[in-house]
Amino acid sequence: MQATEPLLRKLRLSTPIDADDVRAIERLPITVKDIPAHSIIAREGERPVQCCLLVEGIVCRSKTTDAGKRQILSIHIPGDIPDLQSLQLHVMDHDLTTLSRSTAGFIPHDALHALTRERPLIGEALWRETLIDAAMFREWIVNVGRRSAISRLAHLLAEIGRRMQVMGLAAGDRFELPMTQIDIADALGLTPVHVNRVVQELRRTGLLELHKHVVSLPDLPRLKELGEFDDLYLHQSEIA
Amino acid sequence: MQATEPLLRKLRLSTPIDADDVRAIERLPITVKDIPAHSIIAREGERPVQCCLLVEGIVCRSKTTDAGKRQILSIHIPGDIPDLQSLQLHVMDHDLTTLSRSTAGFIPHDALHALTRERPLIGEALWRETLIDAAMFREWIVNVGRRSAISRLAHLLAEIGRRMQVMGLAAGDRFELPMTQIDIADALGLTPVHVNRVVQELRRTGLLELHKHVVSLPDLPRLKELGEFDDLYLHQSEIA
DNA sequence: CGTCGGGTTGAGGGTGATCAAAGTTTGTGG
DNA sequence: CCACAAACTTTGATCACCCTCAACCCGACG
Repeated sequence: MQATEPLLRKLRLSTPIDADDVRAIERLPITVKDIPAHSIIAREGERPVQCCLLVEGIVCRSKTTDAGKRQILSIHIPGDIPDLQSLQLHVMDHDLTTLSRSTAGFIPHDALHALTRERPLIGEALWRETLIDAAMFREWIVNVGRRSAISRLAHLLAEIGRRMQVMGLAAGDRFELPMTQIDIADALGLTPVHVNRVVQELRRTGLLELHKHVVSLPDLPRLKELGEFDDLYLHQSEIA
Repeated sequence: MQATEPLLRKLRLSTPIDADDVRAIERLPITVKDIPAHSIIAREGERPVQCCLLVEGIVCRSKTTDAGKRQILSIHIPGDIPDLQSLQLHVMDHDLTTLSRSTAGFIPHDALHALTRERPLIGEALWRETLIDAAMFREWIVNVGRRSAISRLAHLLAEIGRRMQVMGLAAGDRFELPMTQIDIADALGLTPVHVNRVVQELRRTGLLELHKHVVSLPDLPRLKELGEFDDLYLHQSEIA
């Protein structure tokens, strides 16, 4: 698979990409690497000189408090460039870590700056991607700030499911989610013990099947309702 | 005061602005308005055709859950353009509301698009501002997700104080913060009752004076420590 | 002078944390 | 392919932080 394929798919959701754009993106000098699970791609305080285009696997952004508690800020799936902000913000203010074994393409900042200069519409498309990131952060704030544990989990699952589906990474109501319950706890601002209890509650009510990191959401409407999930904030149809 | 003055001050923090840039910005067609406290500037679901440059006062972005709970996502001070994302994301995914009587300049999207096209460096500077917004959202997630009530409040006060100071809106350790304890509760994901108790706790320990919406932070080092506040994420010196 | 929004105080309750331990799966090396 | 260790999941008991409900106070403002 071309490393740029998921990216192109994602950009096309929100931007009309023409043949020249595609060529310019495919001409980017990308270094593809396989990365083991639980590896740090970029660390808080670093000054990256490249961006990371996720091609396969799952990565997350996170911060760790002085007390040693981790908070996951976002989950990223293939097609995402989770450190795109480093093009304009020179110091990482959080960590970027793989959750599963992943494949990523690394693109030098130089090349991306040149791309945005030559093809301003791609520049705007990339800007838009970072703005959608910000929109997801906003919803994430609501999730940890104002929802009960069970709603938080329902919302997280609905969001990831929706994003997977749009990227063609879900088969029906089923997708792979290589996160441990510890990871989920860090995403939701809960403890792993309580996540476990909530997972069981969702299972018991027939809203979730979860086995060996494969998720299936048999009753999506009820799950979305429980998680108050409305995909408006994902801005998946920004054209026009 | 020129409506663009706080904006220019803010942009200069992160971008070298030349005389032509200043002229281009000052030539923007801006409609200045006074807005009463607790008025909605833009509502979730709307499709704005202009951006709001805050000149005086305090506004916030917020979402309201199905259960009617409000979560404040960010606090904005003069110089901010809190709906700058609407340039690229056409539908508002949250509300924008004044917390105090405010003065704002409204700038048509057309004019801003033209500006970013003619002066790409300003375009990048605006992109950068939205990325700093995103960085603040990330820290906000950590605040509501992983910190105790008292740390959350300490962090919020330290953040706003720092931003006020940089914009020349603080006199020493003192600044105006026209938020009720209800607003603060909605920012921190707490109830007003509990915010009140935590405010008193901060007062008792000599970390906070708060009277008639004037805040003073007599022991900033201890406050920052309590709130785990490190201003890295504000990216206030992005030059080079 | 009365009303209203906001601040303060108190009592009781519940969601989710903490602590601890047992069970299960995963991964690794022999 | 098995043995073992490590990581993760599950369960139970107890605890605490923060919520809920309710009442009262206070100052601003009509």
